[in-house]
Amino acid sequence: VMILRSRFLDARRKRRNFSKQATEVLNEYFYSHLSNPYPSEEAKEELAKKGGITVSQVSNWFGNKRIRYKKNMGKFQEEANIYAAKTAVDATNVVAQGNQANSPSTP
Amino acid sequence: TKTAPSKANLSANASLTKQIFPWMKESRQNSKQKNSSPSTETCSGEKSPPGSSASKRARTAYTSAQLVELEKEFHFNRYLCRPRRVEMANLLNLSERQIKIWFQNRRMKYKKDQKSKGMGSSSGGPSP
DNA sequence: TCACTATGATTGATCGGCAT
DNA sequence: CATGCCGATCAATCATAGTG
Repeated sequence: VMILRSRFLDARRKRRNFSKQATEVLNEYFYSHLSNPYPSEEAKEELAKKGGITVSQVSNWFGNKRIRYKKNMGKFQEEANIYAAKTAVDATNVVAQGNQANSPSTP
Repeated sequence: TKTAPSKANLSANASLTKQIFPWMKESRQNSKQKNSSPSTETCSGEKSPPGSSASKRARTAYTSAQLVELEKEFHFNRYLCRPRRVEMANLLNLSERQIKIWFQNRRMKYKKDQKSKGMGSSSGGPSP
């Protein structure tokens, strides 16, 4: 136990919270894609650019957000409603969109 | 707070609780899992990807001693050959599977580090 | 000043896909 | 058909920043 505390010199020490701008951009994407909050590599790059953070940070943010959201959805209700109103994309059926105009059943 | 299990019962959507999309569900270890059964297994004993029964995937914290050895070996070789892996496993009291996974994760980390170092102009960012 | 919570990062381990 | 590697994630945990 004490033998493992060699982590006192880890890199995760000095951490800075993200700017309001970054958090805004990330939450906007998250809640507007709540049905599938898994941004593609390209989307991550764009979010990183808009928020002024790195792609890795975007990945970390989504990873943490997803887990923490599902761990305690109730805690994010308020936040969800705030951002849900801002955007509308939310394609609960992005996949269904394709067949809707064509063959309903999946060949 | 209060270690309330609260497995989240959608309890209808009183206000506007969107929905419970599949990604929000108990994820992982759900779809399928391969299991060893045959005899001659390549890896040492450890061959039962969790999921159903025993040996839950606990985040075994490696000791600094183990990490030092692994790190040392990594600098020598970024990839391990079978024989060497077996040695490391016995030496560190870890399964071959764990050694294999550690190297895999280490390579990913290495790649990530190289990337961040590749950019950053002279006076890099995090310099107080 | 202190307990507790929010949050970014790290990392052991899993999943699906692909190559050998 | 089995095994290893990659890329993306998960999930638990660490350490610090915020808040009351």
